[in-house]
Amino acid sequence: MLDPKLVRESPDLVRTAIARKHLTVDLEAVLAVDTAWRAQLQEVEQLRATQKAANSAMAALPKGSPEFVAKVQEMKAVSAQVKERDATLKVTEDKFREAMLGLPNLPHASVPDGAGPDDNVVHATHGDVNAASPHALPHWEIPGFERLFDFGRGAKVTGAGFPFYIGDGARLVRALLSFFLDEDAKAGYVEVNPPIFVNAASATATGQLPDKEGQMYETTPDHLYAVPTAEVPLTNFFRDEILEEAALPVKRCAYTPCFRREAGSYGKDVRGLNRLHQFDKVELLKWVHPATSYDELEKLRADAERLLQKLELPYRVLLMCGGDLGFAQSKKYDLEVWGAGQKRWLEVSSCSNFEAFQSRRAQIRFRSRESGKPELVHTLNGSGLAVPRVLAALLENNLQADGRVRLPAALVPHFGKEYVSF
RNA sequence: GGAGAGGUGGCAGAGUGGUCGAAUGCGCCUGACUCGAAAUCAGGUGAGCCCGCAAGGGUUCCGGGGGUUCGAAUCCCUCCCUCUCCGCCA
Repeated sequence: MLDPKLVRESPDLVRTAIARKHLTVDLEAVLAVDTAWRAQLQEVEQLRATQKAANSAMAALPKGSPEFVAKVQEMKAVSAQVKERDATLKVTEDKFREAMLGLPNLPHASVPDGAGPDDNVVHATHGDVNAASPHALPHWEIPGFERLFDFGRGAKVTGAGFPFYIGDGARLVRALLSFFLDEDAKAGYVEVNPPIFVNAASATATGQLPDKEGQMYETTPDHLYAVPTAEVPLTNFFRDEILEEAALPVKRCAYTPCFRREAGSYGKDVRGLNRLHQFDKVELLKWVHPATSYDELEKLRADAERLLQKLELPYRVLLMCGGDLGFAQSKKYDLEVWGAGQKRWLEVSSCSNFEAFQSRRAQIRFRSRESGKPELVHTLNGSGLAVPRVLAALLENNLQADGRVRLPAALVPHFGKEYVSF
């Protein structure tokens, strides 16, 4: 959510931001609701002031006295009026909130212009894509793939997109998670093991609700939501709290399975491990002082990149353009790993600065040393990393002539051996 | 899952229909005292929103929501959570 004062006082800024994100929002309607809301609020508050004054006066009067009785009669009318106007106000307030929630976050000045994915800027490329294994295959075509990653039985037991990981497949998942968490801990992120179901209030604070409920799995009869990412429980950890400035930046990481219903499917994008309804991911989260959030974004990106470097995987960093930025982000980098078999870039991390967009909605603040007053923190998050696509890239890029997969040195201690056999 | 108790400011803890954003204590901040500190004394010390250039004014918030009433922290309904005991259980 944006600062209502900013919208009110600098609507042109917001208009420009909406245009840069290539979204269409009726800002005039938002401003009109705002004006109406404030007028109604003032009216109700004035009536309440009348009530309170009468209250104090009545407290000093003898209960049964004629003055008292007269006052009661008089205030009955005011009371009825308050009730009526307050009901109207609440309706307007809901509209106002809804309108505010419909406004996207402002892109940062350093975000390039562009309409969509084709306009993203390649910020950096690491590793040699052309030096890929001559034996590379799309991972789902590797002989014996289904023995380690059983999609058929997963579909029988649960549904498409819920594979079983078996033997070295399961062991690889565990090794990657262990590697990620250990590395993230070294970078100063405190490991958290959060709940993987969240309530509606939490899903609302991070923006999954009210618009995207179709993308989450919901439980009955308790109406909890299976987390689409650890970002949701992690960000909500400090919801409605005021942190000490000295505690910032707070850095945490969490592994959770992630559950996504993903309404549409996109042909070859969904083959093999590329796109699943359930997958494993380690998420990095930071709560930072507003003055430092863009430095912190660069550090966050570096922390995620280091993981790919240690895994010796070729990857590139995309700086997302305005049109591909996403609703809530001010600035975002995507990390894409090279799948030598598919000959495609696979997104494995998305590192974003949300500025105060999430923290305003979630009311996460810190007490400013300077002013002594609470201020909103900036929140950042990024994957560190998503397992299945990293796994896919490892399998494809490191496939040997003998059909085995050789693992990078960094992973060997976690996996316990150097080769994966199918 | 069953029975009981309870949710009040940073913490502890009063308040059971009116002048209560809320006593008191602790904590914290400022000042006095001191070479400095402790102790002591005095004062201050919640968050949000609206109006206002500001000074300031108004209003909301006592777990959430709804109701009764001229008026609710206080009465009623409902949901959530915590604690104690019992049951079940990885």
